[in-house]
Amino acid sequence: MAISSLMRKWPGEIVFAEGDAADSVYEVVAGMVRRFKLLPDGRRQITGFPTAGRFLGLAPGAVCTDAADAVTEITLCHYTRAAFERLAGEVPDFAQRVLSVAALELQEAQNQLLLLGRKTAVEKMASFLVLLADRGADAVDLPMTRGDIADYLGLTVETVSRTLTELRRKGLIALPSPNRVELHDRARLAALAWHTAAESAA
Amino acid sequence: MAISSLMRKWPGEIVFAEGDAADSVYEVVAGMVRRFKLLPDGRRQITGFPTAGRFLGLAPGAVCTDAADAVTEITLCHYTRAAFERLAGEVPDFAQRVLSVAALELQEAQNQLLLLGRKTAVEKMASFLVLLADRGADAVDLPMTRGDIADYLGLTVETVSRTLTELRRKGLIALPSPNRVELHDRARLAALAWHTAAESAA
DNA sequence: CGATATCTTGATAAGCATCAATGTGAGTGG
DNA sequence: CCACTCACATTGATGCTTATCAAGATATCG
Repeated sequence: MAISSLMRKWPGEIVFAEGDAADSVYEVVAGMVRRFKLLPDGRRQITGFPTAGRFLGLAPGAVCTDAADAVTEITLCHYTRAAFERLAGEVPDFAQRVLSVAALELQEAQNQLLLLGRKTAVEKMASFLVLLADRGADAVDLPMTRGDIADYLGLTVETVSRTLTELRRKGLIALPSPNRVELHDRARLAALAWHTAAESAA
Repeated sequence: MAISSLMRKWPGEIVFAEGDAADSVYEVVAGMVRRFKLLPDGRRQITGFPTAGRFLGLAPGAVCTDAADAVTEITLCHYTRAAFERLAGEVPDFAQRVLSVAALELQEAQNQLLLLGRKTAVEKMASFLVLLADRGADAVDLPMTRGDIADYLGLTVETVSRTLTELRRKGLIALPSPNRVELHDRARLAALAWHTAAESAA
């Protein structure tokens, strides 16, 4: 039997849901995934948009404590939990890579805690754009909806929209289409993401 | 040369600061640590209160991206990064334990993201108390200050204080001293932590 | 027992959510 | 090919939750 198998999923398709048996581990091969947690009344917090190289389903318990679905078309490498743990136990290099990805995710999670707990709407938005741009060039794709961005940054759709408009009016970005952002002033954007002062004139 | 060495620190003593060389890994042996990140203007987000069994300094880069100091008197087991990585590479059981602690911390971080991004002040406070109580009995110690709690929950000192008062007036808790909380109605507290509806009458 | 940090309580204000309407683009069927 | 539809995005008006500012109460420690 093969150790792992590839699978493909379409936008919106579910990978796993909260409460599912945690008997699988996935590695993202291509595309963007949306991971989230829900409250009983429907409030949602998106915990990340993992892309190639990230693992899903490392959770230590017997059930998944969050959910994952596809933002774009995605390709996943699927392991049974048993196979994954055997691999990690027998191949130190693999174990090391998993640990190093996990440590990286922990660090990113801490950055996100700072963002959610202590940053303003503008700072959140600027941080998000700078983060996405690190993954690429001066023009960034937003494959997710405004609602997704809101649920990632702890805001509402309306505030996300207003904040993007504000950044556009200040000349920091352009929005050729709702799903594409051009960063026109990376430095000021980065400053907004970490500072609070400066900026005021339009 | 020994693989690791024990060290002790007093309340307020720093373990490492943001920007320090990331050449050490610590395991908490006893006491409570405070981990946090800062913004340039002084805003602080506490990312956790690790206790016995947790690791500090797993960050993948060359420098620490957060800071840690002692809440209570603490005992730490110190490894050089090199020794730690050798250990993880050569002893699968150790590597597995590290990975499993890391996965647990990731899961806790996701819960905290949900808390910071989507919960109200009362829900945050109730979640915090229920979380602490899981580590112990029906009476819980709060070795940290109100300011620490505020910076952990993304609130202000005043809101933390008011929210505790509100929970006390509703009969859910008692505060025999500022650093001690008795949970009088675990069920309603847990309900508050996850739901939003219910509750209204005092 | 007095000094000082911490905590609590009160009054006001700001930032963001909510409610409501309009605008825009992609896909569909006539 | 074009009108229709529906999801998504933007903009505006208002209100609520929580921050901020300010004062007083309590606890801790030398």
